Amino acid sequence: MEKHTPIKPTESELEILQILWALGKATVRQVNDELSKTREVGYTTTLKLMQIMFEKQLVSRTDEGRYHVYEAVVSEESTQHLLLDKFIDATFRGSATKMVMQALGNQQVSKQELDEIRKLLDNIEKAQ
Amino acid sequence: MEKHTPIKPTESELEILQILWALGKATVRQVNDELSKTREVGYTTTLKLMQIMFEKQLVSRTDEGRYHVYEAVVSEESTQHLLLDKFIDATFRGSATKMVMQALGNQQVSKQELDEIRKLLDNIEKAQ
DNA sequence: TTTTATCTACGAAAATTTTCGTAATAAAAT
DNA sequence: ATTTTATTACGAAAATTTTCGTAGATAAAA
Repeated sequence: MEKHTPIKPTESELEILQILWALGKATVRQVNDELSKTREVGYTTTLKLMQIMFEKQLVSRTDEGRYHVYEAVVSEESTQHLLLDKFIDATFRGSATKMVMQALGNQQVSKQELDEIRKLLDNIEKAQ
Repeated sequence: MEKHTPIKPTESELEILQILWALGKATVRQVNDELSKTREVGYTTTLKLMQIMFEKQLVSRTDEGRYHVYEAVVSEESTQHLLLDKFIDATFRGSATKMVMQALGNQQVSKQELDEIRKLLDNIEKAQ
């Protein structure tokens, strides 16, 4: 049995994963159209990236007639988890709390969101 | 007057900044010794990186006899802020709350830290 | 004084990531 | 049937980041 340590996607790969997570399934054309909304990018560039992601098993694909339909293999949650852990280590020397405090201080957070977070804090405290 | 958009340090540069933030001031030798605690790295590699960082104005340095003493120019807080914003955008599509919830769920957080965060939430709510 | 060790500068190799051009193929349009 | 369009595969160029070797200078040690 092979055990794969999860692969950290590059920045460009993450962009594509975001689109696949949002769309569920998509062709290279669709992904490229989405990417093109925010920046200039050639079709074959996107194609190549998605081929690489296929080799790395970040995405799967099925033959749909002449073209391929891609889908993310890695989940949004597990990828966020992986990247978040690395980010906290690299940028906040491992302190999730420090990062949380900065994030809440920097960004605009609604009362509703604040309450959600409070509820989570209560649950964490109860559980420990 | 020139206005510089803050530069995003690379991963290796961030490692070095962390050491400089911790030590205040340091020679290449000291930084390299710290880096060597966690991984194999040649002296001239560290030297070159710090020279590049000097060019980029991420660090300053003073002649101290024969060698240079380096110091971070960018602050820990502003760098964390910069990287955090980019990270939230790239990984959580801009939702700080989503990221905070994941971070708190994933990591071990003490009761004391939970209370600190609660206090912050209260302050944010009062202010808005 | 001579040798050894340590430091900087610098160029370039190596590794990684991103971009793109070209060719082959097949479908769609004329 | 022929032409145009859209797709994949693939190699390689370009860009970025990391690593390291070598040379030259200066201090420290022998």
